[in-house]
Amino acid sequence: MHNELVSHIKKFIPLDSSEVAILESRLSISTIKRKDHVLQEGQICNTMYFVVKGCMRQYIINPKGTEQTLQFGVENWWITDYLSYHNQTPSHFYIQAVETTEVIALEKSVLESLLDEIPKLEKYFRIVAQKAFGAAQMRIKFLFTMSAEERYHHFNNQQPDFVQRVPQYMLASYLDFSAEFMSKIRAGKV
Amino acid sequence: MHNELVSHIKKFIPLDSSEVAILESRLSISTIKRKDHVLQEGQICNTMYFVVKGCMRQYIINPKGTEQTLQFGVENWWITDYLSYHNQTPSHFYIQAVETTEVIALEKSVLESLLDEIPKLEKYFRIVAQKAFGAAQMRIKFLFTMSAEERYHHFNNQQPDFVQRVPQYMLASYLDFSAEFMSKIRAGKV
DNA sequence: TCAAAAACTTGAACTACTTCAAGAAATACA
DNA sequence: TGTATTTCTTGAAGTAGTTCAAGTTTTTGA
Repeated sequence: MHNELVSHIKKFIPLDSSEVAILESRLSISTIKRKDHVLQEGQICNTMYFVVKGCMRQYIINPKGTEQTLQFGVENWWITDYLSYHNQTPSHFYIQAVETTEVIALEKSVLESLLDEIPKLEKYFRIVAQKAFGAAQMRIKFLFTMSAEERYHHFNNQQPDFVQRVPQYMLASYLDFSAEFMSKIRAGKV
Repeated sequence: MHNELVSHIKKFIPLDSSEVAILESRLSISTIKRKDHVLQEGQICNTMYFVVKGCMRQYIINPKGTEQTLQFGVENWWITDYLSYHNQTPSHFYIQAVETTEVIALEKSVLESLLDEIPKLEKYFRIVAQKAFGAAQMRIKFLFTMSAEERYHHFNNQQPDFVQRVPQYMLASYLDFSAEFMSKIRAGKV
C-alpha cells in the first residue's frame, strides 16, 4: 500500500516499482493544524503542498483588513504560490489549513532531484498545472458573468458538501461578495 | 537563424542541434487576420497557439451579449483553452486575433509526438503552465482588491504601451468594468 | 462541560459601478 | 481619398452590492 500522491500520479503517468520506491522514500505526510500557516505574505515559497486529507486555502488580507480567499485546496489538489516559487520573490499570499489537514510537503530541492531521477514526473506536473490554469480561467469567467447570487447557487450545486465544510465567510470571499450578503442570499432576503 | 518558439524554449531548457532540427521541421508560422477566430465557443480545442508577433485574445460573450476579454496573449505567450484541450469538451471561449498576428499553431497530435521524441519539452511546458497559473492568481488578487480606477491605473503603469495597442472596450472588459466607465476614468470624471 | 472565541444574522444608510441613448471622433480599407 | 465602420464620450437614472453596528447562535478546546 502506498501513499496518496503516488496513486494520484499513476492516474496520469505509469510508474514502475523502482520509481514508486524512490517516491515513497522521499515523500512523507505531515499534519497541519487548523488555522496554522505554511506560507505567510512576504515569505519566499519553496514548497508545494499536496493535500492528502483535509482542506487548505490561499488567501490575502485586503486593504480594509479583511481576508479574501483566492483558492481552496482539498484532497488531491496541489497548493502553492507558483510565482514566488519560480521567481524566488516574496509571496503575496497566505496559505493556511482550514481544518486540520494532512499534506505531502514537497520542497523545491527535493522536487528538483526527483524530476532529474524520474523525468516522467515532468509530464505529471505539466498536466496538473495546465488543468489548474484551465480551472482558473473558468473561475474568472464565472466571476465576470454571474451575479453574486448566481455564483452562490452555482457553487452550491456543484459542490454541495464543500459548502458545509468551510466557514461561510471564507466561501463568501472566495465568491467575491461580503459575508453579510451571503447571509442574506441564504435567508432568501435578496 | 531559427524560429521564435525555439528561442523561447531555450530560455528554459537546453536543446541540442538535432532537437532544434526536429522542432523546426514540425513548427510553422501562420498568420491570423485581425478579428479572425482560431476557436469559437462550443468547439473542441485541439491546438495551442504561440504568439510570435501581434496579439490574440480569449473572450466570452456574456448573457447581456457583451464581449468580455479573459486573457490577452502577446509575443511569447501561449494561448489555448486547456480545459477543452485536456478533457476534449466543448470550449466556453472564443480565441481571436486582436490585430493581424503571427502564431505557431501546435496541434495536439503534433505536440504529443514532439513530447515523445523530446521528453525535455515536458519541463518547458510545465514551467510555462505553472507561470501562467501564477499570473492568473495574481490577476484574481487584483480583481478582488482594487477598485476599477485602481485596476486601470495599475495596468496602465505596468503596461503603458499595451494600453495603446488594443481597443479601450476590450481592455475595460479585461479589467472587469464597462467601456463607458473606462472613458470616464480616463477623462478624470470619476 | 462550559466559557471564550468564532461565525452568522439583520436592517438601514450608502456608493461604486452599470445601463441607456445619442452624438462625436477615429480608423480601416475599397 | 472618402465613406462606412468601429470606437469613444457624456450625462442622467438606476441598482447590485457594501459597510456598519449590534445582537444571536454555534463551535472550539481546556
